[in-house]
Amino acid sequence: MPPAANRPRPIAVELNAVLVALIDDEPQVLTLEDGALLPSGPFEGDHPTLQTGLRAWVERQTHHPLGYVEQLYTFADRSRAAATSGRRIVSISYLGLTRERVTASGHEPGWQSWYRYFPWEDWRGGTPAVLSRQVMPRLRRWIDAASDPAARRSRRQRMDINFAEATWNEDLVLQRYELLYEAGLVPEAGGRRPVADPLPGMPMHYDHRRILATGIARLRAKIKYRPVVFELMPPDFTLGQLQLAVEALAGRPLHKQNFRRLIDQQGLVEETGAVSAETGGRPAKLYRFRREILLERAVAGSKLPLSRSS
Amino acid sequence: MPPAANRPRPIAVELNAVLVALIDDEPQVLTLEDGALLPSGPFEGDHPTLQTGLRAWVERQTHHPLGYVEQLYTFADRSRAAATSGRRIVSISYLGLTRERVTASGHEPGWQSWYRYFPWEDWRGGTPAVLSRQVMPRLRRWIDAASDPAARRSRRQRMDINFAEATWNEDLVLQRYELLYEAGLVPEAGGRRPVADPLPGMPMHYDHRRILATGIARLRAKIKYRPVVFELMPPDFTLGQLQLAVEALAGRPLHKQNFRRLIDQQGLVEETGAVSAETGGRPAKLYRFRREILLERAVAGSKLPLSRSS
DNA sequence: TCAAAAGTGTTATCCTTACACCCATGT
DNA sequence: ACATGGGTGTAAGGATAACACTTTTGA
Repeated sequence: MPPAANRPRPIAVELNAVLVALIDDEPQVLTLEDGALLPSGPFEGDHPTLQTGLRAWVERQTHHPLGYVEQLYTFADRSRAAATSGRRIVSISYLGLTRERVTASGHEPGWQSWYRYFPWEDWRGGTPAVLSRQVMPRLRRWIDAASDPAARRSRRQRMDINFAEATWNEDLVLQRYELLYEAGLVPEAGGRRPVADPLPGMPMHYDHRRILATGIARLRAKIKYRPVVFELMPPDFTLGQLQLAVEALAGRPLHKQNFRRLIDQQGLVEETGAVSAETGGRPAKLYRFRREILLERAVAGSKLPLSRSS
Repeated sequence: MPPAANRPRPIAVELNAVLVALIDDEPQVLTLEDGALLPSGPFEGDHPTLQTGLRAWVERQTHHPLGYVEQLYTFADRSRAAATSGRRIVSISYLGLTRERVTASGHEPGWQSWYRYFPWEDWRGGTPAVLSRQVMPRLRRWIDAASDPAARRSRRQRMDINFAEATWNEDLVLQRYELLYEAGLVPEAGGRRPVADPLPGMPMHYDHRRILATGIARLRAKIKYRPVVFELMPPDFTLGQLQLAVEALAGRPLHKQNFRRLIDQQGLVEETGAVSAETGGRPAKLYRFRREILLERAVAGSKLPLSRSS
């Protein structure tokens, strides 16, 4: 039917932003209310597109230029309505990347490492302790608590796919969070009454931690085939710094030699000519991103060379 | 700020669906108004989630069970508002897959091959004539029409990335449509006054052809790493039929032997034991999709083995 | 007997992973 | 001198793309 025929009824629309920056080689997100909320606000109907509305609004709130922007997902679950006095809300969430490489000692208030919310996602120092000590045992208990053998088998398989060490896939951030939610192991799963003894990992209000998980998952998948890491880097950088950045996002260590080879084989960067004599050891060549690559190829990203354990 | 503090203002929300079925080995989408519109309607606020709302509404409209469903994108461009008497509209679009393998001679009214809208996307019979005869020459003229050399170079590079025969990437459906739109070669680009001598390929009202392009692009990308083709197949099928289905979606021919190998190496299907004696030639074994695979592996799709030209 | 589609086996090539090693600087 | 990170070369393994060929049916 043509849209003019049955006119949609009014519903409130809000925007949410997962705003990411690399600060001190740590992936950080901009939060409010002591880390319990993502920045969010009403969609102003007077912008030509959603993107420009989002952009204007974020830049007004944060005073930072916003680099890459991408839509994440639109939620309209009834649970949100309940939490906000009954009015139905459609919330459109965005991922935004910004350059905010502050090396100052104290973090700016509002920026939080995303691993505070998902400690089991950080494999840069090997298997995270919280995973083997807490997550896995609790999941196993959840499996055993299933009513019938079929349900138990299904739960076990889902755990294996998403959490097995041997086949860990860093892109499954959202699926893992949703599984933990379903298993009742995160505080947000409780609704009114609190969850008894929840897992480590800071909760957020409403469904904001789910939105954050969506953003992280999307970004982790994206860096593999599009050169978005560079939106988070300073203009000049060493290959070592670039590797640290990718490792921070992907949450796992990379194989140094192969990482370097992949980067320059793909022609993603070019030498500036200068060198940086910073952290101990031999001075490193400085590179910059070759923006032309965006016009040269349809796909080009920082493939992730594996690295066994640490 | 907490959502409760600055309450969003009401805006109309509508749903759009790109509903895909394989009919006579042709990828078809459900349309209204003689193919000029995608099915769309208001978002009913009384469903627990957007997905269930969409599902209920599509099944009511089409009387077909809806298989796989996935959100595509949320648009809220002002251009839409103008087209619908000034009220701001947020439109949330979905991709839906349904099983509708009608081998009847005449097509059901409402189902249209998606290549009617994007004839340059069908490479199953080699390079499409419309591409070399019409699209490329017109794009070249558009390049030459650029004001300065820099703009010309930029246009040329975008054409090369998206349309070059040698490096044709079937996933770039949306980018290609947007480039043609920008170049003023499709009727929708005109606004009030009609575009002079537009390219072949049926236009749609509003931004529905863009939404369709988004859906096709998403589906083409998805079949490579998730086994969604099977949502479009009958319960039992031959490997030949499966290949035809994938070719129809991807819009290009595949290498037979390698396709077969990939499918069973991945354990996506199992023999039913029966054979089908249909189209001339040796009878083919029948297979069915192994649903268990969804629980066994995080990624599993029908990789696309290339095939040089025809 | 031949066309047409099903189905099997093998090879060349490229990309990923891994390992071994040298280089340049500060302490 | 040695610790630290930068930087290079090369070999093993696996996956993809391509080729050649056999099998089983209907006309």
